[in-house]
Amino acid sequence: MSDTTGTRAGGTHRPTLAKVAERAGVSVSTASLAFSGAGPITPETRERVLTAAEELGYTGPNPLGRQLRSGRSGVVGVVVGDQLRRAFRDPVAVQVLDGLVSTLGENGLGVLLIPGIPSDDPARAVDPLVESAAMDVAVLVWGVGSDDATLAALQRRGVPVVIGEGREVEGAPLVGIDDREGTAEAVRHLVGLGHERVAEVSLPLDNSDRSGPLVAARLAQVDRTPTANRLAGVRDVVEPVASWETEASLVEHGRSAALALLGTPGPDGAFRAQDAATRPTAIIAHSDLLAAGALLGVRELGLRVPDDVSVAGFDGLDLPWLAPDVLTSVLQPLADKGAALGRAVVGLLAGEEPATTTLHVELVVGTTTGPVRPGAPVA
Amino acid sequence: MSDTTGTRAGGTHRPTLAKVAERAGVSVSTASLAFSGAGPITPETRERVLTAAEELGYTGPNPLGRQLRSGRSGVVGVVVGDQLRRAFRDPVAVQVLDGLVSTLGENGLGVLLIPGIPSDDPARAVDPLVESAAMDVAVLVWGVGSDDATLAALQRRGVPVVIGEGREVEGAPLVGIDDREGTAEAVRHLVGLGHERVAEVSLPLDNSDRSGPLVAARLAQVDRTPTANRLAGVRDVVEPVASWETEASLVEHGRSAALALLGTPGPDGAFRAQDAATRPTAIIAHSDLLAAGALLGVRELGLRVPDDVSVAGFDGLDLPWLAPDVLTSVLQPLADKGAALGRAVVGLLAGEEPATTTLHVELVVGTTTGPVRPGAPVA
DNA sequence: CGCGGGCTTCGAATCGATTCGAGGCATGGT
DNA sequence: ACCATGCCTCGAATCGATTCGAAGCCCGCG
Repeated sequence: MSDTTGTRAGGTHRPTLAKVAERAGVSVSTASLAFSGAGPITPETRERVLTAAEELGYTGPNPLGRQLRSGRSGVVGVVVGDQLRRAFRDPVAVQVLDGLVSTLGENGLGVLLIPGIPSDDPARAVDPLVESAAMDVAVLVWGVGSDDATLAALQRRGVPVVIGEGREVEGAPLVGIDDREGTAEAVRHLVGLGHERVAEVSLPLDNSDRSGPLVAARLAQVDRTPTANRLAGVRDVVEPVASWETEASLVEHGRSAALALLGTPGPDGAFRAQDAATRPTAIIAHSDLLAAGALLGVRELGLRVPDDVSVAGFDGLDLPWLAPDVLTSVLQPLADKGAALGRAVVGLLAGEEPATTTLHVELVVGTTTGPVRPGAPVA
Repeated sequence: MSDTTGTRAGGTHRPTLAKVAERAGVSVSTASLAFSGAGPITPETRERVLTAAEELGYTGPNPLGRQLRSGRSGVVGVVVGDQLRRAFRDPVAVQVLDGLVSTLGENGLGVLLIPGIPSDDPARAVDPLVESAAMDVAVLVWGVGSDDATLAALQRRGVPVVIGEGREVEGAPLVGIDDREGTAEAVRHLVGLGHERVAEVSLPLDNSDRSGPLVAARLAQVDRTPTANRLAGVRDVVEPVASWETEASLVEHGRSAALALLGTPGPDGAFRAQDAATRPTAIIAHSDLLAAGALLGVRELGLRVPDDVSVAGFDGLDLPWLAPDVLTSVLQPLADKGAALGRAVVGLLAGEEPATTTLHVELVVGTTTGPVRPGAPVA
């Protein structure tokens, strides 16, 4: 227990600035100046300090001391969904995070990963890191619901918060995209091609892990802003003939959705395509991963894209394994979104007033949408 | 600039433990005890402190002070490849990270994401975080090459290091898997099925982003341990008739590899299958993502799996979008690997001697490998 | 020769909490 | 009635660095 004085596992005593100063024959303050570069100092003095440091094996000021003094840790907590495994299976999240990390990095800030739900004790409402980790700001990006325990805990602690893709929070900058208008544009594209029976594959409405047909009553329970906006965007243009709620934005759920929306289960469990006269001719999915899954499902039903069914997504991901198809999708600037979040963090730390940023999206037409072909033969 | 005294952007002065103690009429040490729970304290005293804290809006001890005192930040730096976008496109990395975060979380440690290459200035050799962020240990997981600037910088700083899937480093615990034996087992499975012309799709040999036919001379230049072991594992059983080096473990590169290994480019740029008499009948890919891509490529050439070509991978990923195929693969315990890394970190902090952990893998046969069918007709 | 001005360097306070040994007070035993 | 024993609480040192105002020194100018 005599370990408190600086003995480390390796047995190395870590020298301090004071020791360096002593050896160099200068005061601690001067030694500090030699390292920080702030303030006037003679080249010789600096050299002397640096030499002493080298001799002692001192490799620079201990960040902990600096942090205490400055009152800042240089760390930004980023709250990711329940499990990383899940959150990061979605390239959308990864790309946003990438933009965020890189923008914060340019400002000398690091990203601390924080599970939205504690990894150790499922009974606790929030991860211990949320309660006690040092961070200058926290970023909540995915699925900030109406009553978010993590958000509440952070606010109680007084940690400034930045919200991405969620509801407005008092005093917190918000970064979002044109979900509604983008979705509407995609649907208008479908309608413009002559599609009248449009089916929808929806993002999760909340954290309930529910999936299945999405009925009107359920629509009132949406608790995620992007989902709400995309649902609204669809309905701005057309009332979908059918809608399917998924439990996560993943390929397999898009596939199941498509099978359910366009097929009927046979006695052997396999799905067969519904009657061409009544089945939907187009699918609008709230995300590209869902759309990709839907496309696989459509192919599995023996239907052709886009001759029998058109499929459109949202995100603008690069999905080379869908080749030779290229998804029609609403391109959102993912890295920019991360960068905008990063700028919001930096602004907050600089004392700027929190502002709302809305990024724009753009419809990119691929090969998966086309005009209705009523009589097209099925291969 | 009078901001140093505690004024925040919001204008909130943050109370300190001293203020709380003063208001509660106790000493600072007693107040500390009330929060930390260590040491004996009368319930009434604690209550009084807690009340005072509440009145002042004090939400618990400042982590920065605690960290300085304890000499520990509770932060573990995890060095991920150049860009997150790239590193995390591979589910393998994500799952390992998930296991790591969760094990560290159970021990009160947080994960700081560190780009392996600086995000701001390509000229610098390492990210500023590597040089100056507070961390108790650093974990290097992917692609620790022979001369790694990041590793060197961390060692210079005296930050203890844990290595995952890389070369042995003096004083650093190492966590790896049975790459060689696992790969060999997969190849034995293929050979056991009667395959004689086995082609290989290799992981990157180094950070060079090279791709193309892998010739003997190049083999000598391998600078990544897992790749080296998997290459060796293949050759323990059979000399591949052809080998293809990829630039990253991604689906699209697996596809290109398969097209190159099994096809020939036609005049229009499209690939056609090579002559059945001489083309490889099996593909061993160093990763499941590569294998999945290869499978797509094989399908694209109009060949059937496994009748015309068998495909085996490595990792044991769940790839539902390959349906109805299920990849034959070598299952490695990804979350366990993360957990093992986490335990290595905790052990290091506890002063234990660094040890090497090797996790075991298991061949899981799916639907993508089968016996050679010389005369099988091509659909 | 004396004094003012400009640089560098120094001292000491400060950031916020933890921790250890000492001291105080009350209780119980003899 | 006195002393020993415990249980709480308190003071003060400590972690490692930054920073600001003051002090020292040297030089040049009057």
